[in-house]
Amino acid sequence: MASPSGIGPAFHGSMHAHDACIDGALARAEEVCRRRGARLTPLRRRVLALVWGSHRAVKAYDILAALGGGHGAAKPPTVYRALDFLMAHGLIHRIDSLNAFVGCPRPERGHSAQFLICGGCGEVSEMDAAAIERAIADRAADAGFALSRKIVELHGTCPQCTTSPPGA
Amino acid sequence: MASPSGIGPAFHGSMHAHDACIDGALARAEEVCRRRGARLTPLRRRVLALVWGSHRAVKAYDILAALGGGHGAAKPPTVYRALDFLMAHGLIHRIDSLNAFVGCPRPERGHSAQFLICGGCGEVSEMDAAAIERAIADRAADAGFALSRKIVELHGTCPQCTTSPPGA
DNA sequence: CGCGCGATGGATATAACATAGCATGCGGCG
DNA sequence: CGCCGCATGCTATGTTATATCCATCGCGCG
Repeated sequence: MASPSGIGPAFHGSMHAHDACIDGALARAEEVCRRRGARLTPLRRRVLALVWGSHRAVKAYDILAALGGGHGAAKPPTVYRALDFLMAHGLIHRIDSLNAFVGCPRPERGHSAQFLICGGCGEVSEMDAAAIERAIADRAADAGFALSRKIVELHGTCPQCTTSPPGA
Repeated sequence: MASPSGIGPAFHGSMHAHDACIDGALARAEEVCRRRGARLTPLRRRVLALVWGSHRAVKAYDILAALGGGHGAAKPPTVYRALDFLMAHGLIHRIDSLNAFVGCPRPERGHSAQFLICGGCGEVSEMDAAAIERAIADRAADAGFALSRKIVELHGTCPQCTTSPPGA
């Protein structure tokens, strides 16, 4: 499953050598962890690579299966712990509306993000739009509400799928 | 667990006669269903009332328990079907980041909303902020992305809990 | 009346998602 | 060595959601 090729790439960039995305993400993760004194162990590295296996959101149990959930292999807590670590260090994001996880393209920055989620190809694109952030901050301030976590998940159809739907 | 009273009200309004909220919500729901020819059956009405039992987001299995999940009573599909109906008619919203449901204060309007979710008292407040909507629409348009569902769930602390935390 | 039909919801089972609690192994350090 | 802290593994369980099938009810109609 999760065949590395074959799925129409889309949206964040079209045809691309996806290995470069994975390698780049791993390199950035190494760097982030090195600076913080956090340990990017082989397991965590492997889970991160699996999350980066596509530009879609990946489910915890798919990662589990990819690790070899069958006979002598990983159990749910293993995967969730690795995911928790990666989230704690900003290397991945959780997409609550999908119960799934996606790699963060800019883990260096402690940013809060908005996600565009294509219902056609499943691809997730991360934005950091100042205008959205500002509008949210303003309205929260109006309400006297102290923000901690801002979840913005926008479902719809990406440009590629609008022009050439995957199903046809 | 889910004691019907006793929790400090907050945020959307302070001390209030909550029965009036429930009654009002039920009346609005009757009206909405009447206009559409949808049937607000006793079960659906009961589930709606339970969702409106507080201004917090309510979990499906808490509703199940309140219906009498014990011996001769409701099963999960019963509750989820009722919740699906209520969502389809805009009478409640699902809060994805909580896996829970909250009553919609203005079911007449086919609005898309933003939610302020207090981590102190658990209360959820619904907004419909044009500035946020606009910023999101603009940025999606920039990306050539056709929006369908917009999820904005803002976690933090409400004014009441900021001034007098519930734990103390 | 007796029939078919669609809507509703009950029953059983299972799938999908997530965490608790405890055991093990390994490396650093006094 | 003895201890500690961290990462991982294991068993078990808790929580959330859906699939499938079937019983029932109200209703229109011949």
